[in-house]
Amino acid sequence: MQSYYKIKSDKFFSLEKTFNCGQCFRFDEVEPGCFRGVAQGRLLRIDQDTQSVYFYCDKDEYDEVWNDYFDLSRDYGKIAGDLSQKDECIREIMEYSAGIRILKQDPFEALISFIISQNNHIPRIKGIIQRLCENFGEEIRGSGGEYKFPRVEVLADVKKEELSCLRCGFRDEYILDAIHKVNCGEVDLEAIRCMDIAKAREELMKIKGVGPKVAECVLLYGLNNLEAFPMDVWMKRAMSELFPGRDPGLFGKYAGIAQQHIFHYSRLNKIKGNGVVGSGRKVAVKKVL
DNA sequence: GTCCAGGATCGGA
DNA sequence: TCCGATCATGGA
Repeated sequence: MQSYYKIKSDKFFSLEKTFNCGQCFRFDEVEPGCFRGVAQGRLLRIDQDTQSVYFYCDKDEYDEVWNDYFDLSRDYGKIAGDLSQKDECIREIMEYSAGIRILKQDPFEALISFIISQNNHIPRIKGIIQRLCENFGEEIRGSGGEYKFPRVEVLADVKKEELSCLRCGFRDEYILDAIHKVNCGEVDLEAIRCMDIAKAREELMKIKGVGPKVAECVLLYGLNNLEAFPMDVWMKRAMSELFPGRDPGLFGKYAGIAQQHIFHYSRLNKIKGNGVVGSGRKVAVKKVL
């Protein structure tokens, strides 16, 4: 049995919510409370029970890699408290969805993943990314057939025909444009990390197939810009239903964290917008089992 | 068999 | 500037 490094479980770190809120595509629940996936070029198994979270790695790896990947040095309790001051509805949602953390994913991986995500289902997104990794990524030593997400340099000379194995449909040209512009430096992801958010959006949308939604996802999930606020159909419904007349500015510099909690809430509660569920923000946050 | 997906692009009003 | 058709694929 492989050894683990464990930390204390608390309400602001839920593996189930963190992995199943649509921000990442390479972790799967292999049995209840037990997850396995690839990130940061490594294979990780991670389990959680009421007492602890178990990272199946040594303490050095936890300190160097996973503490940062799961953003565990940030005080999500304090952020939830600050957001709760702004509005009663967001207070209830932060409580309901507590446990989500914004993962610090690789920016290039996030870029390609969310290009693939457009007009697509999550199970199929996962399949396409899996095929991308198996066909172009490096195998992780001793993993028994797990592959890293391919680096941009490796993909630089890939031709359109070679992407047919992904079966990603019309997105192949978008992927090729992203590879090209990142590889040649026309779009510099690390430089974008330091830009103000308006300029960062503009830079990302130079890539064909990257519109407002995908750009926002890359900023939030790949560049840890917590002000980014991906606005998809679910979030549009949720905003009109729960925060009528308001915009993401309501949530300030941690809008992205609020967004992820609202998204999780609205999907589990099937918020339809336009009063289909309840009749506006007077409706209390609905609980589901 | 039909619907639709964490959208973006394109062309025509 | 706005709006709808279209894009390729396959899970539900």
